[in-house]
Amino acid sequence: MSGTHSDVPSVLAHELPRPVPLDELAACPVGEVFRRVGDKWSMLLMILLGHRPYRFNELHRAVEGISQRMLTRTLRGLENDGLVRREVFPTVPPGVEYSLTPLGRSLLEPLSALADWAVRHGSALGRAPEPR
Amino acid sequence: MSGTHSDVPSVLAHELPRPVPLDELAACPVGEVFRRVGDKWSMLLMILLGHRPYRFNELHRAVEGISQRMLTRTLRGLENDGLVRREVFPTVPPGVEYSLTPLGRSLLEPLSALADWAVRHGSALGRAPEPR
DNA sequence: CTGAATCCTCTAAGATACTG
DNA sequence: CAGTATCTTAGAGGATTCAG
Repeated sequence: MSGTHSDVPSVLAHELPRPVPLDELAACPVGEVFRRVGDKWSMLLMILLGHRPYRFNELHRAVEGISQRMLTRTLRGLENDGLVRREVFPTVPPGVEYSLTPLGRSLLEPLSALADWAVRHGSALGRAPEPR
Repeated sequence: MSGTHSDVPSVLAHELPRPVPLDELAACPVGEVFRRVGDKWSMLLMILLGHRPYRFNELHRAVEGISQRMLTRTLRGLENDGLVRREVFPTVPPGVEYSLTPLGRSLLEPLSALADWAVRHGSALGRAPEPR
């Protein structure tokens, strides 16, 4: 990474005058983020957890539509990414509380910019892509 | 950014105190945007097209790793979403030029916020999720 | 209550090969 | 050059069942 810090924000401002050897683009950090939280449920859970900590079944009921399997897998993924923290309370019955890490909370901010855009221009995206 | 302090700005700041009937969450605009451009190639192409118009094979070479099929499908999707414009020049041989619509360009901005975050905190996401 | 383990389905995506 | 048409595979995601 060359430290060419133009005042225009971030990677998108780089000049890409020629065919890019993928070294630049595949390493595109936006892509990485999308790969992590771009799945069906991740950011949904993150938005929920952005408000307050939730317990497992609490999340299960809140999202209602997610399977237990995917809830577990998604939470594990977010935990491995350092976005979500998992805290176990050895009570009876056992309780597990999920919350956002500072990193996760920080991700919520740029995500809100995206949400903001979606609210304003989202209607233009309304039509689904034609099947087949 | 209407960044007040402890609260998350914009849409994400909605109160979600109770089990959400999915009417709220499924309609989550962030989710919709992710569904559209959250796939493997969309934002990659959008970033490229953010710099200049490209022709089909030009894109094919630039991304190098994408199949013709996916390039076509992704471009069609972006076109249907109103993010990319397709212009045909009836020359010999035929030339087709792809470029970003104003809507597409506007999406690039919040995307840059995300890229910005990724550049700063992306390293924390470095470790891949465990392979099963 | 919080998961893990199985099984199954459906779609995204790659590889070719063929056309206007 | 700019696609379309098939075929095939890998993985995401759901339903269900079992366990600590």
